[in-house]
Amino acid sequence: MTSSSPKIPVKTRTKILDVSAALFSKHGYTGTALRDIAKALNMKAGSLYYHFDSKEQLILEVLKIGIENIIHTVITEVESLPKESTSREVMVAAAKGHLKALHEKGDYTSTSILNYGQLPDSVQEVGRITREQYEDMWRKWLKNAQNKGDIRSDVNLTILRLSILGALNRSLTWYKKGDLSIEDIASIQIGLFWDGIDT
Amino acid sequence: MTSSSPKIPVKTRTKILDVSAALFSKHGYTGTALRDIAKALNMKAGSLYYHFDSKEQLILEVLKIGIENIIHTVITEVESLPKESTSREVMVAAAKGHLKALHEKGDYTSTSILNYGQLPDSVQEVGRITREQYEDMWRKWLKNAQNKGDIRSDVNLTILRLSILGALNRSLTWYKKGDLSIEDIASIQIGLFWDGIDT
DNA sequence: AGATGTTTCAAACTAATGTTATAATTATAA
DNA sequence: TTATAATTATAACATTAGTTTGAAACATCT
Repeated sequence: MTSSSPKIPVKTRTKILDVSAALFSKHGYTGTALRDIAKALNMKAGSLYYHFDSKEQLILEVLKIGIENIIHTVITEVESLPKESTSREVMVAAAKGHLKALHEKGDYTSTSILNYGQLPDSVQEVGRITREQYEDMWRKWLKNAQNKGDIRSDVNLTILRLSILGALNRSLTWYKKGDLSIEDIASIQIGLFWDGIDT
Repeated sequence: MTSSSPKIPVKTRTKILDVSAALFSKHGYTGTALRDIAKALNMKAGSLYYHFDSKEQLILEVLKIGIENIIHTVITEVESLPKESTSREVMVAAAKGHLKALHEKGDYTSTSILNYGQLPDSVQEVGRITREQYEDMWRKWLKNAQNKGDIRSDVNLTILRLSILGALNRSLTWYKKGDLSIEDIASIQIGLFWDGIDT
C-alpha cells in the first residue's frame, strides 16, 4: 500500500529524506545501507518502513526533490530578471540558479547529479522526463540568444550547453563558501564562456 | 560445460581488470559484486582471488590505470607539438589527450572520474597524489599561457581549469562516435573557452 | 607416461543487506 | 482514566556480499 497520505507526520519523513540525501550523495546509493540512515537518526532500520515502502522509494523521492529544486530555483532566478535583459544576463541568472540549487540544497541535487548515471534503470526511468525538461530550458535560452545574434552562429549550441552544465556541475567537487559567493562563481563561469579568455 | 578453451593467451589478470573497469564505471564500486565480475568472465567469484587479494585491490588497480592513462595520453599529445606552438595549441592538445583517454580507455578513466568521490577514504587516498600531479600539469600550462600574455590577466585560472576539466569530463555522459571526432570535440570545447561565444 | 606447477571450481563461512511480522512504546482522544 | 491510533523497536527472515579453503582440472616439462 502506497503512502503519500496527508495525515502522515511530515517532520520525521523529511528528516529521513534529509539524512538519506546526505548519505546517498556522500557514499552513493548502493554504498548506503538503510541501517546507516537509521543510525544517523537514532532509529532502527525497520522503523523506516513505517514512512517508506522501500529503499528504492527513498532515492526516488530524493531524486525528485533534487531535480525539481534545480528547475524551480533556475526558473525563479531567470523570471526575476527584467523583461528586456540581455542574453548574457539570462545565462548568468540561470547559472546562478543552478549553482544555488547545487550548493544550498546540496545533498538532494548532488545525489541527482552524481549518482543518476549509475542507478538501476528502473530508478533512472522516473526522473528522465523531468531531466529532459530541464535540458530543454537551456536549449531554449541558448537558441533564443543565438537567434537574437548574441551568440555567434558558428557556435555549436549542443556542445556549449553540455560544456556549461559540465562546468557548473563540477563545482560540486571544489566550491566551498569563502571569498567567492555563488553569484560570483556564476558570473565568472558564464563570463569564461561568453568573453573567452584570450587577449 | 560451455567454457571455450581460450586459444589466445590474453592475460587473465588483464581481462579481469577490463571487466571490472567496465562494471565499476557502469554500476559503481559498491554496485558491482565480485560475482558479477566473475560471471561476465565465465568464472566463479572465488577464482578471482587467485589473481587479486581483494575487491579493494581490484578497484585500486583500475583507478591507477585510469589516471595514469590520462596523464600519459595528455603528455604524449602535448609533447608531440612543435616547440613553437601557441598556448591555444597546447590547450587543444591537452584537451585532445584528455578526451582520448576518457573515450578510448573509457572504462578505466570513467571509473576514475565518476566514482572517485564516493569511494571509501582508504581507496581515495592512494590516487590522491597522482591526481594532484595531473591538476598541476594544467595549472602549469595555464599559468604559462597567462604569463605569455595569451590569457587575459583578469581570468581566474583556478576556476578556468576546473571549468575546462568539468566540461571535458562531462563528455563521458554524452559523447558517442559519430560525425564529430575526439579531435573535433577537443577543438570545439577549447574554442568555446578561448574565443568565447559572443558576437 | 609421470611429476610439478598453474589455474579454476565447489562449497562453505561470516557479515551485511533489504525487508517483514509482531510486540512494545508513545501520543492522542474520549 | 481507558481506548485507540501512531510510531518505534525487536527479532528474525531470505539473500547477497566478500572471502577462505581444499580439491579438481589443466598445463607444462622432463
